[in-house]
Amino acid sequence: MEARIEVDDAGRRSAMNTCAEPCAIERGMRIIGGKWTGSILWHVKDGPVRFNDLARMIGGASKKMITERLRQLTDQGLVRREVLDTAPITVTYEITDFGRTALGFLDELRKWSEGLPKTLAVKKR
Amino acid sequence: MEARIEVDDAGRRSAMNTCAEPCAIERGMRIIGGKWTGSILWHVKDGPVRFNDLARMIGGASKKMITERLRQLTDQGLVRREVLDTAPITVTYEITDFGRTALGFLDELRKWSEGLPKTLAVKKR
DNA sequence: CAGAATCCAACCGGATACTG
DNA sequence: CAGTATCCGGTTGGATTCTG
Repeated sequence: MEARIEVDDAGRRSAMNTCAEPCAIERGMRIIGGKWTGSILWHVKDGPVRFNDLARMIGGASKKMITERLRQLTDQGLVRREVLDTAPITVTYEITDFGRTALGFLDELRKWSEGLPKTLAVKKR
Repeated sequence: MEARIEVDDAGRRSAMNTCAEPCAIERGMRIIGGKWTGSILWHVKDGPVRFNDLARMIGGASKKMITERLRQLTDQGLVRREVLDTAPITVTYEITDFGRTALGFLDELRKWSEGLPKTLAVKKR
């Protein structure tokens, strides 16, 4: 992103030096771009949700994935985990204020992809 | 995304049915969330860029990756490839109008992750 | 209920060498 | 220059089984 760019007379651009390794866009993607990460954050955005409910909501994702991504999200402070001392135990997940700062982007993305033609070739992953 | 949700008296939400498999957010991520995909689109957004320059700009990505992601992006119509009949051959890549529709949230993402604390644990991915 | 543990095939992606 | 081809170790993530 910080590469110094030159524009030649034909309008083409060339790099004079290298982009600082992980550009902001790339760094961001590593945080919320993981498989299911965005969906999970989206589903805990308006209130606490229980683990198994989340798993049901996301459907395509295995419990292993849900667990893994939730841990990431809580470690990073985007989601808060709460254990309720019921019997059997209840665990809920909810977005944090910090996590909320990512919702703008996610909503833009959501709107964008909802408007996409179904014919668009989507990579299997 | 379309799951019918119930809220109990404690404010917790539970799923009544399953989210249609690939939610919009997930679908979008599959298109633009691939490793280096966002960065590449970002770097061709204001003018044609040559292949090797792109490779230099992105730095961390191998030519193989650049090639692969560029093909995806052109296949999906987000980027236009142009071959100039020079010697040696010159190939440039440039964002299309359709690709431009993704810049909104990419910029959101960029701004978001630029404001992130460096201490944030980022998955190696 | 909310996970942890294990297994394993599939894919990903870097390195390297080669080509028109 | 702009890729392609091949190799190959590492990671991913689904399926399944087990646990407090």
